[in-house]
Amino acid sequence: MTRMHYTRDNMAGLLRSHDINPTHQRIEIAHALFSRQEHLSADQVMAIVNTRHSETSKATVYNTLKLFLEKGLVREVIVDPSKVFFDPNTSPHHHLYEVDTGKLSDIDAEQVQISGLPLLPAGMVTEGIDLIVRVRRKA
Amino acid sequence: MTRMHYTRDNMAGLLRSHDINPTHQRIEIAHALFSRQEHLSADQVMAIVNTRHSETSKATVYNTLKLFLEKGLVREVIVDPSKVFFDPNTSPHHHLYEVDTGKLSDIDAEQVQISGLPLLPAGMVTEGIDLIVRVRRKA
DNA sequence: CCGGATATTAGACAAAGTCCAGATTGCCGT
DNA sequence: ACGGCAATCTGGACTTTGTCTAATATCCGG
Repeated sequence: MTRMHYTRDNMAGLLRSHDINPTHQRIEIAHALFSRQEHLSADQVMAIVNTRHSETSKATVYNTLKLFLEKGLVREVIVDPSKVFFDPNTSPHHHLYEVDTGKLSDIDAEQVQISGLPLLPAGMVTEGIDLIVRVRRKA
Repeated sequence: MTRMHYTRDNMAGLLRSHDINPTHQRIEIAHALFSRQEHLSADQVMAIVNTRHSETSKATVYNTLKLFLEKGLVREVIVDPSKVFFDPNTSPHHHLYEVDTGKLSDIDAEQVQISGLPLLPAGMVTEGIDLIVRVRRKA
């Protein structure tokens, strides 16, 4: 698979393919996430999208990120109690979290095996399995 | 192992054994957590401790929970972006989280095997591995 | 009983996120 | 082009979780 280049033009198609009406603001927000391929908080997205001059309101950023989440375009990563991160990588993977710095990186799920999980309570389905390795700089 | 009965009197010893000066408020907060053996948020602890009449301030509840955390008396569980849960069970275990209801339960770590985790970056130590199974009622 | 260290408190504050009512935009049929 | 409708965006007020601070209370050794 060739390295995808995430231009603003590509974003419109990506959004459409996820059943999202590609508006100007949505394209900018998607571009912020996908061109960086990083975990960003809502605040960070806000900052990126409004670097030049204020273009997108806080409400829109939050609404849009929630919409992306529902449509399966991004994933939510909950590692820091103070803010949620949004992850443009939706393929199965885990996370490594450096608690001092707040740095968050991916662990490919292919090489990790998890076994022995108990059966789910009746009528329940798994929505996702999050594995977070919390690390710290050695004393 | 016989079932431990968590009375307020026992709490003083438990606190002391974790190098925590057992004050009235700390005993009440520890009792709230350990007598229930449940995952509680700071808010819930506040509510429990102040049922009869206001006895413990918000600041003290937060300070005390943080102290318990540092001293290894409780664990922090981050599953819900809106609030942190405190877990009186510090033995290694994982969590099952029902996203609709917010119900959180334990998965014994003994029966679960995780293998294939990558090596840590140099100079890093693992602080903990959190495995969260997110489940939802079937549609 | 005094003095210092340790704890607790009320309330102001901060940050993340939600909500709402009004303004904008884009699009459809005519 | 035009009126109208639905979808979207907006600023700003609001809520909630959690932090901070300066003043007060408690505890303990001498």
